[in-house]
Amino acid sequence: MAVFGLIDGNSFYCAAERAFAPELRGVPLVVLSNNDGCAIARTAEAKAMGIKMGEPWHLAQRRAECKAVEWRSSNYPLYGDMSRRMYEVLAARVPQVEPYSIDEMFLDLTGLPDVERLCHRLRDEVRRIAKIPTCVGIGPTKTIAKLANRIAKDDVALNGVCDLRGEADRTRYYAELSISRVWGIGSKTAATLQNLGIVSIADFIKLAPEQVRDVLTVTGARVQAELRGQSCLPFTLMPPPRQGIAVTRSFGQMANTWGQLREAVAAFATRAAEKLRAEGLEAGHLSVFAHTNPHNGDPWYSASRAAQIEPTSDTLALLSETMRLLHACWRPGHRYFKAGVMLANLTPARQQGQMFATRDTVKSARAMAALDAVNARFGRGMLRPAATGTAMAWKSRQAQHSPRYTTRAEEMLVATAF
DNA sequence: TCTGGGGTCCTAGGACCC
DNA sequence: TCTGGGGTCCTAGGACCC
Repeated sequence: MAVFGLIDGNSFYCAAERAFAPELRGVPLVVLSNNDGCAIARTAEAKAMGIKMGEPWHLAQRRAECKAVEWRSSNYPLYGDMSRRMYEVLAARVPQVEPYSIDEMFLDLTGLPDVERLCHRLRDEVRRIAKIPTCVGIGPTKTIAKLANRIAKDDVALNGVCDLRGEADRTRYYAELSISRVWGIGSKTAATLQNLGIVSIADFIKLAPEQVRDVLTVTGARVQAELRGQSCLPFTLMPPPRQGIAVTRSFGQMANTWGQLREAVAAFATRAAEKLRAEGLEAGHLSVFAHTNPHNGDPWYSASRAAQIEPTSDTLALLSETMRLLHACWRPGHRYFKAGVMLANLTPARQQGQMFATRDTVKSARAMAALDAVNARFGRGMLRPAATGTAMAWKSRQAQHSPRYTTRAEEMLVATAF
């Protein structure tokens, strides 16, 4: 029988901030989304003060009890690096680790002796070496391991590890727990099920599989099979190649003019092209969108345009197509609040020197390699297309950004954690 | 004037996840 | 004054073809 583990960092972004800032330990702390907009990670102390996931920070801050809460702007290079450290601790100790998200990894524990004790040990070592507190769920399927992980987070008496390999344990929890706690069941699906009188996990697994398929399609049927202990989501060593690259932002200041919107979206296209090249890919489909603020009472306007393109990773080629599409979206008189560029139909980049490579594609590859080399050496954005401008009024607000302790030598002031 | 069924490809949109 | 930024998968429906 397969045995899956799921290890998940507790308040991961907050833990990463705390790893290098001892003064943040034991105090309520939140990490905010890109524009310092919403709380996206909260420590236990902050949760106890009633701060909700995704809550607009400017609203929370009005409450008297939240005045004392420490907060940080999000620092993704730091979190990515902490995630890598967590992975390395695990990969050295179990045969197979499958990263699922920045703070979660599935472990293949099949055939290993004394799994529960092993998981306690892994948890201790991730905390000691990578400075990340975690919880671990164990089960015969990924969905059950995810559920066990949630139970371990909620019940401190379990000491961070919950083992749901035993059918009797599952039966007990299934009767108590709402179906909405299950991975893959969101609010809409939970509401649909509630209308059918299905509330607990126990109710759900009793349904006939054909009925589940009718109501919730194949994805719902898969969730049910997994909860019944039948594994449908295998352990994957190589993550499937990614299908799309998106660079989207809400703006620090509204874009009112064509020039402002153009500069922002040009910068997004430039960044998207960099990501594409960093992964050795080319894009055959490009889409662009822009819209106004749905929250502030402005008239709602939203437009998008998409096009198939000759596969490329050339910044200038992507930029000119992006500008053409953006211009078709543009209507004067609106205050644009958010925009983005999305690349799809990703394929491995064709090698230069290939049979059909034209002089132009060779020239483009050389120019892009030089561009990337300069930016790697002197910092992102050192060399960039003129269309991205110099004003950068669209840039997000990030008022309390912690230093990039682990990835920028000049910002590595005092690394207390390692 | 009567009048088909089945396949593919593409896109938009919904739902979910972290 | 201030409300995230990525991703995935699935389905329905239209266009087109034979």
